[in-house]
Amino acid sequence: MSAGGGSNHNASSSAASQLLYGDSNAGRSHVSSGAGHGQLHTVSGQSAGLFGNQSPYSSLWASHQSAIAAHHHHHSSPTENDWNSVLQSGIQKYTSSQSASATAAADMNSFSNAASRNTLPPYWQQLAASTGNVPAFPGGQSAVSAYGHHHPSSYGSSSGMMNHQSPGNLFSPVVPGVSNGLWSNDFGSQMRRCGSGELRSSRPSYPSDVLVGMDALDEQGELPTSDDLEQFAKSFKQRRIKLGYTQADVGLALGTLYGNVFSQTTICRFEALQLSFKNMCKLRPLLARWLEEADSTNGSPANIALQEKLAAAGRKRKKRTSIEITIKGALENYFLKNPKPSAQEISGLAHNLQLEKEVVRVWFCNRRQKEKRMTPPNMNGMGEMEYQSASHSNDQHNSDDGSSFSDDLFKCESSG
DNA sequence: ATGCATGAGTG
DNA sequence: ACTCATGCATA
Repeated sequence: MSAGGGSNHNASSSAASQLLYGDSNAGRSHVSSGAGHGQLHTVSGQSAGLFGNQSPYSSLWASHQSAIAAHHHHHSSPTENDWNSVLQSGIQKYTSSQSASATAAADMNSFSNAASRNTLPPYWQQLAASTGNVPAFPGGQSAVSAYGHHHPSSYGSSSGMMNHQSPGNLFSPVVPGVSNGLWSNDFGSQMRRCGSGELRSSRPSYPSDVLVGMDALDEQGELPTSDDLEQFAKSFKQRRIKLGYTQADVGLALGTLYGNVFSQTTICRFEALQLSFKNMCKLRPLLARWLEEADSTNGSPANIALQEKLAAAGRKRKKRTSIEITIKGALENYFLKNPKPSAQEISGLAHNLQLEKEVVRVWFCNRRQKEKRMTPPNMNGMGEMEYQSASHSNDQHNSDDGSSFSDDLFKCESSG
């Protein structure tokens, strides 16, 4: 690291944002089960129009759609599991067995005519079209020096860690204690990891030796196609498991290899293609390299350097708010009509839903982000998917009783 | 596996 | 105040 600069910035401000919280939400939020999810809603017309591209993705969407439908049918008291089960099964089918794609496809056929499916990855296409280049990966630059604890040479395998399910995350000093206004767990003691900033700002003509070293991969100037990524992710996961590594292991290994540690979450999302196209592109080379290393180093076990948690400033992370399913439904409905509510609208919504404004704001941010993700595609090839209805205006298919309560929310009194 | 969250970068 | 990459915490 030295060639190509390395903008290293520090994260150490935002006390302001913390003030926004205070405490609240303590009372009403309780842990609910499952995970509400729903990638309903098609891509907005404009963006879809830019790339009249067909996308191989859709099966999951169908699942989502059905989930939504189910939701509307018995909105009386839909548990998150109701939603999730449908979605989950869809994902499960996809991730666990290819052959199941047929089933998934079948599932979706019942909805395909609903015409709300659309070409999914407009963002991808957009990126591909505009960038036309693979974003350079940050290599082990700034991040490395930040916590120079790794030995690039001994990234090692984990013969001893074979076949163990990671009991959670390998680095997380969780302390579910405090809760009176202050957030618990120390989240400042995390080791330095790569952040979006490094990806964006560091534009070092990437070390050719690394890329060149990647035999099977030669996307020097080519942007991998979604199929490439999909295929890679698939085989990656397979080989990873074969080698006996957990997602968390890989995350750590990447740290020893490049100095950038990744969490189990990220690896998981990569394998499930739940990252943005750009992000997938950035990670692929790293994972490809790791795989290579893992394969070759297989026989000679070294040992994964255990990253130490640096002591740290007692930065606290806000306790995760658990939004009730009904509330979530309301947000979801609102999102369909307006995915980008103004501050005023957010305030109104927050008020009506009795949520903190910040929580609502974040929810929308996350919801939007989710929409841009690469949804696990279905191994097309089945046939159809020749449609691309980018229609859908501001109104959607929820005409049944399901939106009774949420309707009130739409008239949120703008009071800021 | 994923919901809610943080923070850098950007406008 | 938003986007994007990323992850803790939890289902």
